[in-house]
Amino acid sequence: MATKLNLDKLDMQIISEMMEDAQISYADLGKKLFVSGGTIHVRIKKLQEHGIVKGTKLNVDLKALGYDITAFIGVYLEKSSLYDTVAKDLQKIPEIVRLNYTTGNYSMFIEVVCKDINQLRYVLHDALQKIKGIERTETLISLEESFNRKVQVASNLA
Amino acid sequence: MATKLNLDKLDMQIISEMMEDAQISYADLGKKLFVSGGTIHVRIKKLQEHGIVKGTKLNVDLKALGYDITAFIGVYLEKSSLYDTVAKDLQKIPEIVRLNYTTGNYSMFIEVVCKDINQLRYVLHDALQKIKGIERTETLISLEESFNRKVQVASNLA
DNA sequence: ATTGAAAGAGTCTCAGT
DNA sequence: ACTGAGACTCTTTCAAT
Repeated sequence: MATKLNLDKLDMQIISEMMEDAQISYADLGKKLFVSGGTIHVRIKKLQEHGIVKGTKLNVDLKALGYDITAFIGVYLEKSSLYDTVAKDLQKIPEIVRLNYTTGNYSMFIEVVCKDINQLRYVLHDALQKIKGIERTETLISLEESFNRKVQVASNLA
Repeated sequence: MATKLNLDKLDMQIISEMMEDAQISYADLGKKLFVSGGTIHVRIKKLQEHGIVKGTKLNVDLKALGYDITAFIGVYLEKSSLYDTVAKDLQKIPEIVRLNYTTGNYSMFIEVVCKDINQLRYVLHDALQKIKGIERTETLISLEESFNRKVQVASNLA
């Protein structure tokens, strides 16, 4: 997959543009970056072959779908050696969308997306309580997401 | 944008499939869901018109691009009324990809993506220190991302 | 609302530079 | 490595159901 690869300015510009909008046609993107559509095509193919570009995902308005609540939960483990088994159990809870193993205050840090407070309460009081090895948890409910943007990769010139 | 809309099982299935892979052709997706490509097209158009589907984004392997470090930073504000001005200042720091206003331990919670520890140190010791109104911060460095998946919307049948 | 077919647009390949 | 044109595939529209 990941042979080492030199990415030039054009590669980075393509990635940067398509991280925002992956539907733009090669011809249009070529115009924007002053090359032909064929060149865009070759570059994207190269990026895909090297595993840098892994595909495209639909950008969905979760609030419009009724998923109003995002919460972050810091997890304290009884022993840090329990990480792997607890991680497996957490993965079974569908409301948990992300799990990170972290340094600092918590042993692990999870993100939860729910339709309402009842569903969040269920996750916190039922689903998580059933998992062995969790000492306690600390919940941060997001009242507002001020921004959520892509990594700014465009500053790289090579 | 968001007239109230009834989404049926087919709509949810389309969303669910395309959240994973937005490149699938309407014909192929139609086969998978036992309808014609034309029907897929009509549904997606409806979802776009109602703002539920907002477009597609490139799925990029950030590690392959050299962005190895994800960190979460809990921010304590001197006064919670400072939220808006601090939020504006944080948005100017390109390494910060996400900002949430939260209940619980911290006033605000941010996610940072960096290429190396030096860049993270710069964000923590220089960029953040310059911002007025932040009392202190607490950093969680992600050692491993166990999973990061989409919201599981497919259980909805209507 | 869904379908199938025709028209239009985009992707992909390749020979030439 | 980039280009432009031809072949191919996908999207989009639309008349019929």
